[in-house]
Amino acid sequence: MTKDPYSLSPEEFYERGDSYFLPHISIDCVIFGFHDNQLKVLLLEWKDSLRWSLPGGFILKDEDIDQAATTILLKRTGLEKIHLQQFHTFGDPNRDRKKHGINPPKGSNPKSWLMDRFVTIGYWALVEHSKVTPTPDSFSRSCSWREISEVPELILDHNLIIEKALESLRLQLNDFPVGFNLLPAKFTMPELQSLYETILDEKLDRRNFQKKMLSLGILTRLNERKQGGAHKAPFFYKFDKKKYQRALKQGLSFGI
Amino acid sequence: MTKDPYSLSPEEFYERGDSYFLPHISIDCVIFGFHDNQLKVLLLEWKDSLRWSLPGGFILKDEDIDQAATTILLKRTGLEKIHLQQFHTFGDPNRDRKKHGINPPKGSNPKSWLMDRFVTIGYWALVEHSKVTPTPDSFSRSCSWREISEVPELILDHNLIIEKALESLRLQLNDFPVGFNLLPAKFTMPELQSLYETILDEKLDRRNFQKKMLSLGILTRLNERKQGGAHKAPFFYKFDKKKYQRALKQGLSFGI
DNA sequence: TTATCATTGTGTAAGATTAACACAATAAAA
DNA sequence: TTTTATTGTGTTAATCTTACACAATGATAA
Repeated sequence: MTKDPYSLSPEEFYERGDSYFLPHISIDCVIFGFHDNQLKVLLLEWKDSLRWSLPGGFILKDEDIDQAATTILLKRTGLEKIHLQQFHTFGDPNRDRKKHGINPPKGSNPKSWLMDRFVTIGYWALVEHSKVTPTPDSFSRSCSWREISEVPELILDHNLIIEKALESLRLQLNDFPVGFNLLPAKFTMPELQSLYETILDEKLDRRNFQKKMLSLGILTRLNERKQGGAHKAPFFYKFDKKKYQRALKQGLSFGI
Repeated sequence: MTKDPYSLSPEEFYERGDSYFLPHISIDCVIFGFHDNQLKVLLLEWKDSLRWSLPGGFILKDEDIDQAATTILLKRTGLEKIHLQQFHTFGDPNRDRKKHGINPPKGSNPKSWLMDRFVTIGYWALVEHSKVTPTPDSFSRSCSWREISEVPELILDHNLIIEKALESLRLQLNDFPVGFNLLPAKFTMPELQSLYETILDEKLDRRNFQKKMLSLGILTRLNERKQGGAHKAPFFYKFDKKKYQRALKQGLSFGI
C-alpha cells in the first residue's frame, strides 16, 4: 500500500490497483495538437499491438479528478500547466473490457477490478505539438499523433469520446480563443486561419478573418516576417495575454 | 440481491446498497421550474430536518447513467420523457459525508459504502412547474420548490452544483430554445420574456424580444387572449414542435 | 535581369442584424 | 367616462457581417 501506485507493473496493477484507485471510474484524455495544417490527437498502441486507445488513467482514492487528468496529460506529453477541459462523462453499462473481448495479460487475474464496468470522465486539452514528448504507458508500446480524420478503430467507445470532444471544442471556440494554445508563441495569420478552418471544418474568408482577429485586440504583430514560403512573407503575430485579460473584462465575442 | 433496490429501507440501503449500485459514484439533479415569475429548484429536506440537498441517487451496476438520472427525475417529480442535460462531473476528494460531519442514521453501519468519497455526475432538467408532484425519497421528509436566489445552505458541494447548472443552462439557452420546457403549453409573450429575463438575469427590450421570438418561426399565436390581468389582454402562444424541427434544419440562432 | 504567379496587406460597399425608440389600441380600475 | 399601465406594431439609426477589389511582395520561371 505504500508503493508508488504509478510504478506498479501491469500485472500488479491488474491484481491490486484497486487498493490505490477508485473502482469503476476512469479518465480519458483527448489531447489535440496541430501540425502540418492538420488537427491531430495523441493515441496509444497497446502492447498486444492490435488495439489503439486514448491516453487514460484512474483516480487515486484521495485525489481530485482534475488533478488525475493533469497527471495523465503530464505523463503522456511531459507538459504541465495546460488547461484541461472536462467535457462529458460516459456511462454506457457496456463500457466493460470483458464485454468488448479485451482480456487481461496472460498470467494476471481474470477477475481483476479492471475488467469491471467503468464510467469514464472525458477531458480534452490543446497542446503545442512541438513541445510534446509522446510517451507510452506501461500497457502500451507506442504513443503517437494521428490525424483526426485518420483515427483507427479504438477500444470501447473511445471513437465516440473523440467525436464528443471535438464537438465540445467547437462550441468553446466560439466563446474563448482557445485555438491559440495549439500554436507556437509566434505564428502567422494564415496559420491561425488554417487552424480555425481545420477545427470548424469550413473555409473562412481570409480578409474578414484577419479583420475579426485583429479587432479582438488580443494579438500583437511582430516586426518580423515568416521567410521561406514561396510567396509574399506574412507577418508573425503573438497572442498577448495581458490584452486578452483586459478584453475578457469587456466581454468580447470570439465567434467566427 | 433479488429484492428491488429501490424498496430498501434506509438502514438496508446503508448496509448493502453497494450490492446493487456502483460505489463512489452518484448522480445529482438540478430540477428547474418557473412559477410566479421566479426560477425555482426542487430540494429535499432531510429527515433529521437540519439539512437540505439536491435530489440525487445512484447507478445500478448494469444501468446507463442517463437512465439512472431519468429514474431520479421520475421518482421526485412523477415526470417522464423530460430531457436531462448532463453538465459536469464533480470530483473534489472531499465529497465525503464523513468529512462534512454527516452521520449515518442511528443503528446503521458507520462504515457504510455511503460514507465513502463520491464522484457525482450533475444533470439539470427543465420541467413545467404545475405538472410536478414533489415527492421526497426515503431519507427525506419533504420535497419542495425553492426560489433560486433563496436556496439555503446545502450538503456537500450542492450549492456549487446549482451554480454550475445555471451557468450551463444560460449557455444552452443561446443555442436552443430550452426555456419553453419551463412553461405550460399556452403562454403569453410577457411570460416568455420574463422567463428569459429571469434565467439570464438581465432586462430585455419588450419589442425587440417579441420580434426575435416570432422571427424564429417556432411559435403559433392562438386566437385567444389571457384575461384577468389589470390591463390589455395579451395573446396566448404555443411552441410549435413541427415548426421547430423545420427551423433546426435551417440552423437558427436562438441567441437573445 | 525581368516577367510571372500565388499569396499577403489593406480597404470599401452592400446586406443583414441588433438596438433604441414612438405611438395607437385595450382592459381594468378610478 | 376618464385614467392608467400594459400590449401590438411599427420605424430608424447603429452595428456587425459578408462579399469582393486591388496593390505589394517574394520566390520562381523565362
